[in-house]
Amino acid sequence: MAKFQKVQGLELNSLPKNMEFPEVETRLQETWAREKLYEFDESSSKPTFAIDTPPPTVSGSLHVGHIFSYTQTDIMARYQRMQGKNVFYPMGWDDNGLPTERRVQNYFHIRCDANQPYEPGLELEPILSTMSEKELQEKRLPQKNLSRKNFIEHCHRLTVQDEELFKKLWSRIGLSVDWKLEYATIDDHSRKLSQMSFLDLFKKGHMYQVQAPTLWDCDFQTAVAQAELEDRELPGAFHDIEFEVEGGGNFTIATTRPELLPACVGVTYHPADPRYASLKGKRAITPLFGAPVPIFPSELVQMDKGTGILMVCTFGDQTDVQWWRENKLETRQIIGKAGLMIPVQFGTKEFPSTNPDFANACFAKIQGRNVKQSQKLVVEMLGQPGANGKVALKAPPKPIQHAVKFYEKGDRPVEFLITRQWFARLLDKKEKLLEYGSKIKWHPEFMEVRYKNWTENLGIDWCVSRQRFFGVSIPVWYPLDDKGVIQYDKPMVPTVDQLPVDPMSDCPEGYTEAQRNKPGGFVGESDVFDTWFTSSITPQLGSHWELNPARHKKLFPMDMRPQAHEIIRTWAFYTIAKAMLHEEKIPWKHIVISGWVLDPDRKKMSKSKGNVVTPTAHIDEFGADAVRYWSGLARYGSDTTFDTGIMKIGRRLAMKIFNASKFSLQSSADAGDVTEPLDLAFLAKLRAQCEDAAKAFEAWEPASALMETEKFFWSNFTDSYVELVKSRSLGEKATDAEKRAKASAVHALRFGVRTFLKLFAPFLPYTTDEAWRWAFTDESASVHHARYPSAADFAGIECGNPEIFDTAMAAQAAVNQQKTHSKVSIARAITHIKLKAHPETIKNLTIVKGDVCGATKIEKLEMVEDATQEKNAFAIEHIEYGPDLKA
RNA sequence: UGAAGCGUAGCUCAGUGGUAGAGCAUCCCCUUCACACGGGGAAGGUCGCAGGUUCGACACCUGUCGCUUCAACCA
Repeated sequence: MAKFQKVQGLELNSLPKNMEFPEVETRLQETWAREKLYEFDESSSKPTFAIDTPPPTVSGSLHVGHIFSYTQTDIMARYQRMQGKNVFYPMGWDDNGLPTERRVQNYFHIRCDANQPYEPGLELEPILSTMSEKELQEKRLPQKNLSRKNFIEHCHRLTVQDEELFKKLWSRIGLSVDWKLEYATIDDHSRKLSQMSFLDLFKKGHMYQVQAPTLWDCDFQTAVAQAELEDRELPGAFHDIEFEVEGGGNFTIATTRPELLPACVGVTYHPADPRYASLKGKRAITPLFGAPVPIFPSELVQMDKGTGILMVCTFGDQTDVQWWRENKLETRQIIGKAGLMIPVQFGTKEFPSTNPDFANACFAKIQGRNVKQSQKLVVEMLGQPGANGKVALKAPPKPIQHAVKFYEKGDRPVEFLITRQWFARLLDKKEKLLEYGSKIKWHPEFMEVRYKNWTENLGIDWCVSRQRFFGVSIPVWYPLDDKGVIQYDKPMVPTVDQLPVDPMSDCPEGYTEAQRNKPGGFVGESDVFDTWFTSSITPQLGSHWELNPARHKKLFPMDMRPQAHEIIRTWAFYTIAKAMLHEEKIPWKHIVISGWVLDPDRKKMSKSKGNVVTPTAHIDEFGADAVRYWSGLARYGSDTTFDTGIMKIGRRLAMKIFNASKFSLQSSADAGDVTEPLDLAFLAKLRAQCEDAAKAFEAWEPASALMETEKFFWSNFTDSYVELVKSRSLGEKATDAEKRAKASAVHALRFGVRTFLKLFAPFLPYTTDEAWRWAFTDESASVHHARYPSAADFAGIECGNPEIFDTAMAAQAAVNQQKTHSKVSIARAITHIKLKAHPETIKNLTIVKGDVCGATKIEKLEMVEDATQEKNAFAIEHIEYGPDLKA
């Protein structure tokens, strides 16, 4: 009976008439912080529930999508806490990487220039505070160039500011994160562990460095990974271009990238294609540039596409890279890192030509131009007679719509450039990656196919180096030989205790700073890691990995990874890969994929579309609990329409909980033993509801726990039970029997409220804790530390027959319906009513007759048995109303 | 081109091999002693379409259409 305590009533007048959301939210936030409600206890032996919270990119803009998915995670965290778990719920900030750099560049109107000297103490004012973005664009002010160090300092300044904004929002929406576990992906701890991760993979032979064709973004001037690419449909055109064959003859290739003609290193066709079989082993001569290139067959060619024969360039796309590699073709790189045509000389060994003067004259026209301009110029030239006097362009370009690969944050298509990059070897581990993926429980299950799809189709190892500034340094130095040539094949790495290091300012062991960049000395690696290299160890950032083995053991693998579905191929994939490579473990037991928030037109909300809804106004309008309600109703993985209508309902629910609590706790009565049949029947139904709700949570379906609980609360409790026992539970009672019956109702009402507050606590933490603290602190100071309701709470109570309750509800509804039909007030007394019903229903109704009559103001109830009636159906044979008191 | 999810009332969404569900919106009624930020009621659907399995299908199977997404193709 311990849990089934009787509580004292309250003075109703001492409570506010309605829930004042802003006041309660502010007050409880302070209370929770003061009581350290959500702190993880590292020394506790309780079972843990560890959450690998997504560190949001601190971009300075907040939108409802943030609230939506983070609230869903918080709901699970609160449930687990109420199950007695030691919840590990950190918050990190992803402030390392390109998005941050870009925001800092715009915010201060600066750019990083590694050649600038450091200016100590430089603190620029944000440019946008003095002029609008439009003004800034119109004035075309030059960006200020900052040294790498000054630039990074400004990144830190802005991220700290942006993080405060997020923190405020998280607190408002009631996330129960432990702020002592706050981290940033750029802080020393994260940098240290990222570099440790590199060292571990390096030692295990999973990291390699290579000078090879790599995906390159010309705007950001950095390498990017396959996972960061996206397709965009663009207009393009097929150009039919005639090549001559050495020793006579010709053929026509089709290409969408004529500007790469100077970079042509081969021609290929399908081996089964009779049209071109005779070309095998011959060489073709490119138009304009006169380069002799080998002609070879390849299964990869589609006969029915274009003309069935095509030119291979270094490099137009990934297939070019494959042909280049497999056929050991020459390398003719013409596009530079900035996306402009670099100077090349025809008539050399590298760029052979049958007519160097003509070739160089042609190339001179495009040198220094970008890809788009070059394409136009090359097409123009192809339309003129070439060195052989013939026009190579055989037909006007045929426009097509085709998918082009872009870096997801870039504005120009990616190019393949030969650069030196660090890679993590993953292609040879696909099967194991798939196996590890299937050891994890995916919610919803079907999301695993996205992981499978991606893993199976992986085509390039993970390029982890980025030519950027605000990131975690790759902890490597390279020796310089006597002539000052960098020995890339002899990388020097630090020891773990030296970490974190910045190779651009720290020295490798055995060298002095004076030897930097000197022959016989060393150079530091200037590249930083892909941000995912750090994000992929968020579980280890929390568990501290090898820095604290006991803590790591306690927390790793974590229990839950919440995340969005568009980053399954990046964040989820890389995290699984890292845990596998480091420790042959899965990083978490469950991965929960949240859906997107769609605007009312069912489009994904995104900053670029400009349809983003800012969350704070809605919290102001409906209250945090109401916004949480909207998030809590959405099932994992399903996209959800932004709908303030749902928030309105959430607010109404919160209000109802508040008022029902107030009513049930009013001071006019003391609680006694629950003895009345209706009360016992209600408790039986409530017990079943508690079990169902917990079952839904355990099945990772919190939305259905909320839906079911709400439905039950509304229909069985406030609309029925409360009304049925209202007259019995209020007022002075004369006889002992009446007093006992009253005390029974009062107790059941209060126990009901206690239970509902716990059931709703994960979803509506403010309203429930506010009401909880009026009366139930005997159980725990906060509802958020109470145990989630279970059948155990009902131990010692002989719960009644739930059918009795259903009969009472049905009778109440039938009478109300009749009153409404007769257009009389629900409060109108009924002097005499004759009900016809099934004998069993009559039997049940007899048991709860007093309560039903009390709720419906029946003075004289007559019951007639009729076996033809369905159970719990009532036919009203006769009804007489009392006088209309209003009249 | 392949795969996945979705398609149920005007809207947002539940749902189960056995008579179609909720809330919102609409309409009507009721100022009732926790709550008018309330209460009671009514109306509203061939469950995308077509076949099949079954005594019975909104549910299971096959096909098909539409929307969304993921992936492949990218010469």
